[in-house]
Amino acid sequence: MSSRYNHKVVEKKWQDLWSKLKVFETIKDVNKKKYYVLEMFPYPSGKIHMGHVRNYTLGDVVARYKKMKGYNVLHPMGWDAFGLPAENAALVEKKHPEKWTYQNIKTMKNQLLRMGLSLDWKREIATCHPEYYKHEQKFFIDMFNAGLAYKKEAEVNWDPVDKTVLANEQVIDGRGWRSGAVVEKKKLSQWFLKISKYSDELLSDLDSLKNWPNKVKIMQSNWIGKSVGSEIDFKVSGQDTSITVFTTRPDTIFGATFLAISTEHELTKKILKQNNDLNNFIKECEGINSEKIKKGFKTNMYVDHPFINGKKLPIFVANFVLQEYGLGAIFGCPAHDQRDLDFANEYNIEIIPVVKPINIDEKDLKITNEAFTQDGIIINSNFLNGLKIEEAKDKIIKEIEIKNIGRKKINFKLRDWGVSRQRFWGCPIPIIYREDGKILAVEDDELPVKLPEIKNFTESSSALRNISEWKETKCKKTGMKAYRETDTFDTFFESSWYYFRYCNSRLKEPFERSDIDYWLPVDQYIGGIEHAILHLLYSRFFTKALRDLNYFNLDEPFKGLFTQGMVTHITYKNNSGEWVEPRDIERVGNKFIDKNGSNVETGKIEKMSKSKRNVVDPNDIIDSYGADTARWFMLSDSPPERDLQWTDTGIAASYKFINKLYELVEKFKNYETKNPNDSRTIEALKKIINEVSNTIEAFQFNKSVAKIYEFVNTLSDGLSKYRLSKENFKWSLAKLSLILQPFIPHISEEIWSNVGDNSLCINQEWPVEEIKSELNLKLAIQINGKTKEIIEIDSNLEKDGVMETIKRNERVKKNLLGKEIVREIYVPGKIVNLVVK
RNA sequence: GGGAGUAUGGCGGAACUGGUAGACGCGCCGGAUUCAAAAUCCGGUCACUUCGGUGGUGUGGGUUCGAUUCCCUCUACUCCUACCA
Repeated sequence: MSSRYNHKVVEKKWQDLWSKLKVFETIKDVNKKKYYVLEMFPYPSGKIHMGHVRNYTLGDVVARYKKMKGYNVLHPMGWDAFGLPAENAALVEKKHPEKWTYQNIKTMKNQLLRMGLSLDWKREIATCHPEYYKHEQKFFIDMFNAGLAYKKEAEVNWDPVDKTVLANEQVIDGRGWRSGAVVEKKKLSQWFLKISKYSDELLSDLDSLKNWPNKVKIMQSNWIGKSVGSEIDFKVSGQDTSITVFTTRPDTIFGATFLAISTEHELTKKILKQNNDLNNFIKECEGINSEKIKKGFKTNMYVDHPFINGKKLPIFVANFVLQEYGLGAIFGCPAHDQRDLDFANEYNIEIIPVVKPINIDEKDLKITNEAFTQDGIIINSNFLNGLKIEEAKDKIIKEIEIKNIGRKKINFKLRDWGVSRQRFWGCPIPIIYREDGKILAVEDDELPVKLPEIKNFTESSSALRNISEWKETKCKKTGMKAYRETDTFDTFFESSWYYFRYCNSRLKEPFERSDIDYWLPVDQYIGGIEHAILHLLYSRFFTKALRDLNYFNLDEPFKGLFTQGMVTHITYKNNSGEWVEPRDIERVGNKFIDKNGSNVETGKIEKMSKSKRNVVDPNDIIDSYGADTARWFMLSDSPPERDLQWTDTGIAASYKFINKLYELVEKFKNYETKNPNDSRTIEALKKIINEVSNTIEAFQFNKSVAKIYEFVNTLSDGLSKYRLSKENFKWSLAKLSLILQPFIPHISEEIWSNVGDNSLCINQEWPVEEIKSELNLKLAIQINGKTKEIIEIDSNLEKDGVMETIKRNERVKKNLLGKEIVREIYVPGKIVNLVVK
């Protein structure tokens, strides 16, 4: 594609000028209203991908728009720089992971600079820098002292090949994501943060997040998983002990016919000591999917039913009872729980219905293979009979509490956050273990605990536990020998507070309270939906924890959240079933061929990924078409929250548009038409300008793009059909450059420099146009709800006048021929509907 | 199993609180320009039609003067989550 517009020169020119004039460097100004725009910071993996381009383009539109609207905009960027890929790369290159990381940061920063983003680079951070992570070590110590961080044995996902713990999300179908080895469960002593303390607050505060997508709030709410029920103690028959269960259906207590405990329950452990059969049973269970096959081991123990004298329930050890949820013990009511029913049928356990559907007679109620779990009326339940489920729950809980055999109880699915990772490239956990067995926080003045310098990075140096000179230390106070904690933090630790650090990223302290008061919360946070739970929940927790540690007074970090869709691309497969990269594809008629000339089949449209080989490199696009073209395409067509399909024709269209804008400026330079006014065009343009504002406010940038096309089309028509005056042409171009500024800022400045003053376009005020009320209104005329005619009428006409005008219209007359008007509906400015018979 | 969402031309998608369905872009068709092509520019483009109209927003129904929009039914697809007692 040829063009006269040299994007390379023009884009570089404006980027340099913005930088030279420090246009995007922000200073706190309490007299100015602030706006904090933040996009999720990238992991420095090597180069940016289209997902980044989309994410940062969206954020840049908001940042530039808000700046022009007069806000003091904070729009920072940084690097989520700790993580496993750096270690893997370091092993290959035998260099410190730091080298690889900083190299990538350099490359990616250059790429971001070429996109022309309105970022304040003065605030840039890299989380692997000791001046960054020392603060989170301090936070951790504060949490430790406040009882918010603690250590306990926990089961982890252990990759036997990579010899490391994996996070849950790194285990795919039971195998390590990198090694492919079957992941083992292993008990390790781990550090935890007490996020569960905030379960209730994390849940209820979701309501206050009005500018969050509902979807994300529902996901978090499900994850937190609050359920209201009760605990009930069952006395073990003939013994002094009892087993406590958690249930959300205490109303079905009279239908209880067995009790089941998990394979890891304390009682199970006790029985295990004497019973080898149970041991065999547990081993047997390991290979079984308990969701499909329910297995149980009948112990010779029973519990007494708390409300039926003399009734005893057998105790089973069952594979479907989870130790992690509730108390690892349940009472089984087969009639009203599918799992219990499946289990009961397998082991011939009695089934007693205690809830009946409202419109079915008790006699006709049969439960065989399907449990009844809906609303109904209680039966077979002594003093609960005749009550509705909710009433029965209240009553039975009262009884339980009176008898002192249980209590109302709220349970959460949310578990405490395990933050220990057996990795090198992470933030060291600032703890020492003294030889006398004491676990101590590292003293403040010894922070940061830095990672060791390693010249030759090998497998053995890739874990801190192997580096004895680093590991061995002394307790400063007592002089006793000690060794350091060799685990590092989960990298979600760094991303849980980076948005605070941006307030003043070079400060000696983590931040200044007055800065937090001014800048936070983030007004608009933008990122992928994949962080809906983990990152966003951890950040919310961190904010609340730091608040309680008196760092500031803030409940929620992100006031507005926007989750963008993915960038997708069609996939191609050759005859051998291998994926083929788009750049190796050629189109011949309706068919596609690869480099070797063989046919290629098109497959599904999928998220751009290396494995599917359907990736388009932003670098190539910016080289050939420029940043404005890439940005414009990212914003066109698809609503930001939906997936965006990458197409070559789409990028070509964007390129065409950028060139058209340039040609418009060239045209202006030589434009000499002297015909004066065409108010019709100018009025139309003013209307469009306001519509662009509305669509930006609503985060519907695809519509902004459509409106801008309309602007240019209207302007072109104004020039060719109505011979717009040069002054009006100039006015139009100036306005155009303003509304283009958030989207494609380089060409916007270029236009402005030809028609505006000497200042920068980005420093102008966003245009707000006054619309003249139109003299003539378009009115649609419907007969029986079907539009027959559109006419223009004087906007001052009253209903009667309007009706008269309409009835004089030829088409309307024709349609009314031989009919009788039954009703006349008039919606001013919109329609007239004549109902006829 | 549970939860959330989506469905409009050949394609991506518009249509404000119910009021002109298909804006805008792509693609396609025709024309101009060109030795020719690319690029560019202009015009057309939901379907059927006897050129009067008629039908049309996944399916079937309902509310209404009027439904892409609200309510119910069904279907298809996407995403999340998963023994949570």
